[in-house]
Amino acid sequence: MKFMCWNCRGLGNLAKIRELKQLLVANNPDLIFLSETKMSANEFQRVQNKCRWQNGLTVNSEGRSGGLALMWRDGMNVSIQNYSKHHIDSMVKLDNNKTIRVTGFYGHANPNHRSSSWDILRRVGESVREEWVVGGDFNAILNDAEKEGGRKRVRGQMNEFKDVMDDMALVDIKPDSGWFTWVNNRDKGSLIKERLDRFLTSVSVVESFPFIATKVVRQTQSDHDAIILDLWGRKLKAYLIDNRLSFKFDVCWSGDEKAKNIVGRAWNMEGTDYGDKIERVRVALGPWQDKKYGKIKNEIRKLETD
DNA sequence: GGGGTAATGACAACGGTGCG
DNA sequence: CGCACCGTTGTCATTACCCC
Repeated sequence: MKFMCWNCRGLGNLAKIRELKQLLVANNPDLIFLSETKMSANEFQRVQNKCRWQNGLTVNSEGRSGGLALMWRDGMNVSIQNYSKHHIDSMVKLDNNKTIRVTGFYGHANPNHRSSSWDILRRVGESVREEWVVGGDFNAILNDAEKEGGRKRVRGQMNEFKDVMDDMALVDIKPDSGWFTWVNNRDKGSLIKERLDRFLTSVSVVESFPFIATKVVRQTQSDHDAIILDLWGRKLKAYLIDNRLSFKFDVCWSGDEKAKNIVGRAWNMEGTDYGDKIERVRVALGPWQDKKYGKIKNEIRKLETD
């Protein structure tokens, strides 16, 4: 399952919608949480039509401030649990019939009101019994390493964030690529970068999904980058996992002159990428070994019955 | 209590956004 | 384009806190 979050800062102009569509096509998420849509549910319907993503729940903006949306692709089994101006909470049924809690979160931009959005997160957390993934724009950082340039963040606010994570037993999933997710786009002297968007999960998620991966996806139309979480991000491709499809070298082949030639030819073709070379050997050797040794089990059985 | 530092709140300036 | 609106930033004055 892939879960994407993006603080888009308005989806009223065409360039933004185009970027959203691109985001959906290029990253293929199952769910996407948008914050600061700056529009009503009615207006957002137009965005959904343009993207051809009709499933979802929208929270109206207040004037031109805020506005949330959680959308999911056709075929996903998603049920909304609860929502507010600062979060959308949902239950997602995975293919293996397992249910996980997926919450999109948008921390209050005004530091004076931020604790009220932490309260929302706490309230959701108290009702969570299953594995839990929270993603979005938290408008908060955990330490000084998550901010570059400008003034240092107040320690009290960072501690507040840490306390919520501790109380809810949430862990921060570090991205595999990218770090800062927000940039103020000013000149060099006053350029500020911060890591405001992230995914938090309950500890059990990390245990149940050892291949979990997140990354930052660069955007040009918003000062926030998008982030994406993939529960199976680091898992190898299916053909390398499925025993029926996997390719293993058998030592007895090395005594065969033909095999030696096949390997030599495939390996010495142009290109220096070892992944490619190994793949070429697999493709070349596969049919040969199947022809020569594929029926060996049948032959053994035949000889045994004779 | 004194002296220094850190945090807080109010404020204006600025730039981005949607809309007509 | 201008307008209304919103969020961000740094400044400044005030308050809270800590160590001695």
